[in-house]
Amino acid sequence: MNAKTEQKRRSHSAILESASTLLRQRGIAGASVADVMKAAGLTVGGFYAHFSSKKELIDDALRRTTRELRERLFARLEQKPAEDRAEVVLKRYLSAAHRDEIAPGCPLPAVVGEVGTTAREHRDVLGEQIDAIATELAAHLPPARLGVRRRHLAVGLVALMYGGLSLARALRGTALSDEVLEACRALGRLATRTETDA
Amino acid sequence: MNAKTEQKRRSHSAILESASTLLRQRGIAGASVADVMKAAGLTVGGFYAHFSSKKELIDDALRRTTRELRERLFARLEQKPAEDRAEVVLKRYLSAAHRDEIAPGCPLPAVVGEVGTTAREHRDVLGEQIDAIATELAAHLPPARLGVRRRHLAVGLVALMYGGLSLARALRGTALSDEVLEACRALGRLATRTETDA
DNA sequence: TGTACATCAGTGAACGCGCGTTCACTGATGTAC
DNA sequence: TGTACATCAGTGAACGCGCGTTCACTGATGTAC
Repeated sequence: MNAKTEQKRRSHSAILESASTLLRQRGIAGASVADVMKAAGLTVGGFYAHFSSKKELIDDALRRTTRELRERLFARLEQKPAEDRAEVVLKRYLSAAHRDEIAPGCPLPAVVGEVGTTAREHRDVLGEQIDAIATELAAHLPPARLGVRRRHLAVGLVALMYGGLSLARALRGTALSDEVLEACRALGRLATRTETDA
Repeated sequence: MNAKTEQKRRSHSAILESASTLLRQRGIAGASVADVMKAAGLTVGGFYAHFSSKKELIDDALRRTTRELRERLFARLEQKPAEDRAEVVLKRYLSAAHRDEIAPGCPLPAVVGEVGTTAREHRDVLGEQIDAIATELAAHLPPARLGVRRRHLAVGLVALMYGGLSLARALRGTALSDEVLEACRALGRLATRTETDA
């Protein structure tokens, strides 16, 4: 691979990385092409040599950030007892640290609302990513709990985690923000603990 | 009250109503002042005779739409047995009808993400409205469930409802959208039913 | 009651700004002889 | 190895557009005599 090709590969990667950061911090509309390029150390005009449109960039950044989230969320779980794993995931996701350290964290709070309103074109990629999180979480749940199957339990917990983190981030700096995180962890525990633990 | 004053009152009300609709459909940035005025049958220039800024309009629309939501959500609950009321609220909120008929529905999916990223100035009003929903919901819950107090239960359920509806709206038209609603209803049931119902 | 003036809700064009995207150009790297 | 040309990653200005906000103006309503 010659120096020119290598340089382009590095630039592409830098653009995707700065887009991933800005997407989580400011959402889709807030991550402007000019700002993304500037944060990558480039100028706006060069963007279309790397991505065919902003939509493609955002889709790629969504895939990348969701993959990173899953790696962090489910890391080293084999060291924990099987029955504690769901609770560990909930605790990691619904933590004050995850609320405040946005850069390497979950992209969903910054994008789901926009996809539901003004950015419908990202619906399918978003759906794939949410499904991937739920599927990986399901693998750490019991087959069923009080008649609710593993898959439904996982999808419901993803909604609870996303909802709690979104509210907590929107309310950052208020007492209610901490309360939301704590309440969602408690609700998640209620839904994942087996009866005998109660 | 003379005809001029009455006319202005009607216009103010029409602006607030069209803002409430557009806010829920398109979010804060998507509800532009020009579009709101057009939907109210007026032109853009007259806006600042009614509101001091777009921020004030959005705050008022947020208060209004949340009040409407609470009225719908908690209506006629006294006709239901006390132990079923929380489940009725969950069912109303996490319904396909509420997902699809956005105009009179919950504004949170359209605004929470933006408040967390690019519209921080609405944080306090949003917090008040979320607190109001949780407080009203708490009144329909048992004092505690498996060691989780009423207030935490209510806050967690609000996060679950908001999270589920947001995801369902973002994924509208896909199978996962329906699955999310169903899974969240099931998870909510798990958290609100007393042990003996299991 | 009729006339002259004051008020003010609403109009529509303009402001400065940022958006996604395009494009002629630059200059370092790569290739051919 | 040295020179001449080709390639192409990246630059920076420009495009048409929509944003929130301002402002001189219009014309119907209200008030005073």
